[in-house]
Amino acid sequence: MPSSPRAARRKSGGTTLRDVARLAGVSAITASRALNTPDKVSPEALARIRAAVSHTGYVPNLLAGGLASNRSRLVAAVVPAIAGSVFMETIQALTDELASAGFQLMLGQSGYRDSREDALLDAIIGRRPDGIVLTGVMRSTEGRRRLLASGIPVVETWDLTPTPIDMVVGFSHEKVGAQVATHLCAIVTADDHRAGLRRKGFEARWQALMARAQNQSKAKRSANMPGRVKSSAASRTHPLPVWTVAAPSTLAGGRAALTGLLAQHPRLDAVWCSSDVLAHGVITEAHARGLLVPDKLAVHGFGDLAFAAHIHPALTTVRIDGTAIGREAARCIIARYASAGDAARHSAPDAQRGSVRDIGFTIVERATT
Amino acid sequence: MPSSPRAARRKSGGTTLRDVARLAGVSAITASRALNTPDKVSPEALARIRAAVSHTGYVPNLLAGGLASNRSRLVAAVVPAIAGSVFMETIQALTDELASAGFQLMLGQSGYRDSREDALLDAIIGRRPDGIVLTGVMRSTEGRRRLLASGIPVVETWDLTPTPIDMVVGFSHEKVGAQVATHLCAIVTADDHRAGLRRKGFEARWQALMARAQNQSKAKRSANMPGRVKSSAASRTHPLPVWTVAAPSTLAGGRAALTGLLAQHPRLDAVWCSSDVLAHGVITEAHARGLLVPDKLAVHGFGDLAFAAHIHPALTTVRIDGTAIGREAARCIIARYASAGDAARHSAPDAQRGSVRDIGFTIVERATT
DNA sequence: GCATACGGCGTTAGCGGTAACATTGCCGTA
DNA sequence: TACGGCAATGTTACCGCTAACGCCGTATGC
Repeated sequence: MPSSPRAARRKSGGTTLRDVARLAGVSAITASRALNTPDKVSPEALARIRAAVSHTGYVPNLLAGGLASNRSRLVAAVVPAIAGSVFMETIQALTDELASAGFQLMLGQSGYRDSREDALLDAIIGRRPDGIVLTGVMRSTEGRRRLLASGIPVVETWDLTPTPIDMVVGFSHEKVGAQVATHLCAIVTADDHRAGLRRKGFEARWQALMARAQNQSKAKRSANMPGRVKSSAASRTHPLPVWTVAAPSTLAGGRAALTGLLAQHPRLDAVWCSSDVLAHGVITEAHARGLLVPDKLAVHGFGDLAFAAHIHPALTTVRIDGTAIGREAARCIIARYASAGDAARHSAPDAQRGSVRDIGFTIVERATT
Repeated sequence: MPSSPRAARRKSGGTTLRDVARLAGVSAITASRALNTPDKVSPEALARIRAAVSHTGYVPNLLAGGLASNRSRLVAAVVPAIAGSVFMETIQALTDELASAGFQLMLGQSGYRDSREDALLDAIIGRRPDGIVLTGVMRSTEGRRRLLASGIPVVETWDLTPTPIDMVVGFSHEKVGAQVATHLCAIVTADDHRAGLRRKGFEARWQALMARAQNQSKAKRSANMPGRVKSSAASRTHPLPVWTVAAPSTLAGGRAALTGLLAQHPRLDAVWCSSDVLAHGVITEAHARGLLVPDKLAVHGFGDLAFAAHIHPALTTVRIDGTAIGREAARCIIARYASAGDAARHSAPDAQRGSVRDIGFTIVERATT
């Protein structure tokens, strides 16, 4: 019979559910139900519990709740970088949509190099989020394996991979490239994976167009090349001029790119940039050189960022509905929990697991082409 | 004597610390120490435990850990909006700095209206974060009271309030306004609190300058007004022309603002904008009207956003080191936990509680003034 | 030689909730 | 009247981890 039966563990000090329950004259579980499933509690008890809550300023400990219920009400999002990223709108929409369903967003930065990816995954999976949204990242097979093993719903966004970890919301970068290829004949691109896919689509289509052009009579050539393809490009069989800049894309990077491209290809007359920011840089540099846009140089961007419509001349670009991506990604996760309660999420129905949503893209023709 | 002694609670299924400990032939607590304080465990045990961890792919459940240790290793940041916000750099730096100290960032959006603030606070405080960083928000006294009551370290940023909740990292908006006021004579401002403070500082200084100018002889007037103050403004006693736009600031808002201001003040020749985005809009609109910048219209921005140096003509603006703010805010929180371990944080030493860091600002003179 | 200190590890008892089952009282119905 | 069903609430046993303390064996001091 120990006289000092071991010092009680220091409590965190705050009000707990038991305090509230005692005050309301009910058991802890009834108070719990009053907060989570109010319609399972009698109106009188509910009123007393609510009064006790507001009297004490009680805020439920979601760590404890998450541990007990195996639902953290937390969703993790991974972006390569936060500042100046195209994913902002997506994150914004994600946050909004998730908040209204009671989820909180946890943000992780993978960086443009894969170095910290492993530690980030530990930090994320360790918090047992109810969902993970990936934006333009997680190329490593090890990372994909760990995500899959964790059993957490995963949404990959901003791409349509043929082999998704779980769910995908995005668009085809190759199709974007292919469609833009009918207009232009040089590329400034960041060295990231998705920009590479767009370039691939562009090159494939471009080579096909070149071949077709050469098989036709010279008289018909101009009629066959829709839009703005300059004869100087169409008549050559040179490889596509490409200038690669290191991520992240900056305005200065775009200026340097045009300088570099012009040094190699003085007769350059049209450029597609992997980001509006780069395009802005290219236009700025063209201005500085007295090169008229679009008369002497056509410029095409990607992203339709806020400034694209308002710079002078207004930028022709590819519009991706980042808000729709974020919204849809959130709904994918929310749907997992809505359908058939808890059981559904580790063995999701076919309609959800492996689901792919193509949100498409739009080419916005403005004044730079 | 119940024959079926109550169904075992469904486990989450994953590997637990106990599994790892059993595999390594030690107790759970030793495995816990091996992961958290490796130098308190013998090298042999450590090796066996590490082997067991990598063999099982064990990822510690930080929800459980946080509950037991009262340390969530989570820091919450609140921003008014994510997309297109000046706080991006701050969030980026915050994430980076926190990640290297083992904290994860949780992002909350307060919105420009205070409606959801209460629910957001519940969501944040309920997760018992180890720190909360506020960027340009939380004006309600009720919210401030709740934060204070929670006992969580709070850092307010992007301002220097005279009555901080806890710690502050920022700069004086009034000083910014006062300094810019020596140059200019009209304002385009968003309707947010901090922009209002800058305007207040601007108006105070501007009125003082006006009064001084009128007390002096007309001959000396131009010599007394430093920089670019147009005589047309200096000779009047009209109230300061102000145009207010609703948050968030957009390029289109800036264009509309100039249109509106010119309608009221056709001889307007200098404008200060509460954001570079608005300034960009004003310049764009001026271009469209054939109004030369800076000859016919001087424009001054705020924020030194990425594009400011690269638009044409390059924008004169106020540079705030958002990265420094994020970094310092993170360090404030990290320091709370570094000093004297746990005990320190609810009764922080004077040097920390109530600490105010002024990171200042710089006026970057470019081509628009 | 014995008290003391300390490194390494284990036992116990929670942290603050919720899942699963148990209990109670009331109603409608055969 | 007996019984099934249902609504409201309670009891118990955890979720997975760590704080606090205890025990043991060896090194150290006097």
